[in-house]
Amino acid sequence: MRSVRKSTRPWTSGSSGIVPVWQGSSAHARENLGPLQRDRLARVLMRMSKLFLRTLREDPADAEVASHRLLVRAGYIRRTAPGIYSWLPLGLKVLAKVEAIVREEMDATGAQEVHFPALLPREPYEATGRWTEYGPNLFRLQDRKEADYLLAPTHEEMFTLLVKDLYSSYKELPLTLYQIQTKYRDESRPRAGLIRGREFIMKDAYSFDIDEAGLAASYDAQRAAYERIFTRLGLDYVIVSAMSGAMGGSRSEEFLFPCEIGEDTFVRSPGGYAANVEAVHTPSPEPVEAAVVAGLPAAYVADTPDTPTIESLVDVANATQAKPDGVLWTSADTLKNVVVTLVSPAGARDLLVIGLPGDRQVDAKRLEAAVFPAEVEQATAKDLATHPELVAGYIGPSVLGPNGAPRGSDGTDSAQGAVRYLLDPRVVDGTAWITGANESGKHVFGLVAGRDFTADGVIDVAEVRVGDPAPDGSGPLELARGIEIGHIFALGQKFAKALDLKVLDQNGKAVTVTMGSYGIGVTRALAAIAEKTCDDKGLSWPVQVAPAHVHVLAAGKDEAVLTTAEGLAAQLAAAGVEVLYDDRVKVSAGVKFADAELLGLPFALVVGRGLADGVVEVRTRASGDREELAPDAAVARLRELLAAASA
RNA sequence: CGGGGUGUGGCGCAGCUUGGUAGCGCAUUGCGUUUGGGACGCAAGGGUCGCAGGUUCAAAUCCUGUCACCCCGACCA
Repeated sequence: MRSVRKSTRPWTSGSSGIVPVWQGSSAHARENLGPLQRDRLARVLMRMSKLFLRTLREDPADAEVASHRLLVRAGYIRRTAPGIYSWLPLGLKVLAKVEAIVREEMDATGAQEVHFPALLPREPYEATGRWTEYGPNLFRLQDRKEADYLLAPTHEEMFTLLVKDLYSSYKELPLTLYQIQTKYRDESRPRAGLIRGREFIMKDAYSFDIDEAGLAASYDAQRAAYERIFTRLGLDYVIVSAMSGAMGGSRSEEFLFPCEIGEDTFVRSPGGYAANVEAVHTPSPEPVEAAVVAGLPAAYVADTPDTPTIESLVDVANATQAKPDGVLWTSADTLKNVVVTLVSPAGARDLLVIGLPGDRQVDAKRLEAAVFPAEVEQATAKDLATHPELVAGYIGPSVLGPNGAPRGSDGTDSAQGAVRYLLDPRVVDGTAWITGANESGKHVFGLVAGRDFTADGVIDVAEVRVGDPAPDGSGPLELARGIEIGHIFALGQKFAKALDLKVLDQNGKAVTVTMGSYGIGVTRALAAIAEKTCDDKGLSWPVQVAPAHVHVLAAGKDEAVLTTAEGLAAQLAAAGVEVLYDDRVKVSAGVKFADAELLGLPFALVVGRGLADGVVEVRTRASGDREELAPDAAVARLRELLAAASA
């Protein structure tokens, strides 16, 4: 959000992004410093006694996942409304550092930063159809004149229009623009704290090229930048093929952080193929040889009373029909025909029947992705009534797709024709099936695909299972879950066409610009880092995004302890190390230790009882390592550890 | 949208079955004692018990309605 950026920017130079919290008993020390030193110190020393922070001893009742629980407990964020969070000083520092890394890498690709409003008028989104296409997930509102506005869920339209406003020649391309902006989506069920919110911060970038080759280059540049960004953030990622879905376009990949609590399921093969489960391409088996097909027995209809389900059908088949090879029938021998209703964006309802092996379910997500922009609904009794040839529980191919006689040819029926019929890729020509005979209580046995029936095409929407063959032929697929932290799209011309973004080419001819769009969930990535690095004691930030580098603890009330801690904190700050100094006097050592572990700065410097023996302690949060050393050696040692951790 | 659950000081919860005018822990304030692993004593502040209606002499508690939130699923760049 703008206010976030504004509040940090004056103090942001390079990647530090530190807000001043220089107050308290040592303020007088400032007076002896020059302006440059003063500024530098102000950026790197925070006092716990003055910090706006309250840590919670108990987990908040509404938080389930670790990142959510700990970010709230450690006083980094507060819930404001469902899926909407406020940022407190420490959280804001982490956010600023994550943003700074994203910004640096975007700038390094030559992308230029701009900033749009989050509150936008309806018209541009009307032009691209997204005012309606986005559905209830779009936050809509009206001004006092009852004009429609929206809180932007993403900004393709605005970037496209801005470029249209100002550019008109191929000479000015390629161009990539980006922003770091608050986005709004009215999720029906926000969850997991920052991971799925209704307000979140996203970096969105858009490339503008004259042709496909240019787009490919821009896409690759962004893809490479994403790899650098997530590496710098310390996040593992898997790049998976994705469906472009609502965004349209050709090529699309997601960056997933593999994680149990992730909401995206993806597959991996031993050979390196990776895809979102929605985008998995199921390889078709080889067609059965003609000679083999020729030898197959003719199909025949048999009575199978009371077999509305695949399970009951298999039981009856085994009881009444011998399988040619003598083995028992299984659900995989059946061809299940599932009826769904597709609703087009214009509202037209059409039935679709999907034929797939009886041991497979239709995966709703894959189906949605495959038929986009149509919506999938369960077929209602009214829908089914438009096609009386469909007998629930006994639907078979002979009345479907190209096999079904077009209805209405005699003028008595206005229906268009046979119900569209699409087959799972596993149902290749020459395979034989038990399937519905379109008559209650009857199934047909040995119906051969290609010989006895055909379909309108193939649809790859069956559930994907662990162990399914990978499309790259390298072996069985494995399934895993992940958090989507980035998504890149080769959009093509969808938005440029809708909004008429054209430039003149070398020949003075107007050509439509080709676009890409590239998003990173900034707040979601922050949560993913927390999720990955935390433990049962609290957060544990990597140096590059930690709110500060070293947590200095004064663990004792002796004058010597306080003076030494104070002095070391100041020395560290002067050496450019960002310090959080726990100078609270009435707080016991145990509380300070627990808070330090909860807050999760990468290193702690403990000044306490060891001081009597001439030592202080340096702790590494992530590993739990502790070492004792002379106070004089502490600053150098910490700088060494920081350098090693930043490398 | 379907299923489950919860609304009681800032946070976490008990009390509700069996109605009698609100309690515990943490946090906060003051004083004192403590100080290397979430201390102790004494004192103090803070709550229209989600909201509305009803039953009753009396409602956090019973009844009706309603709203909100959380979790699982569905859905979702």
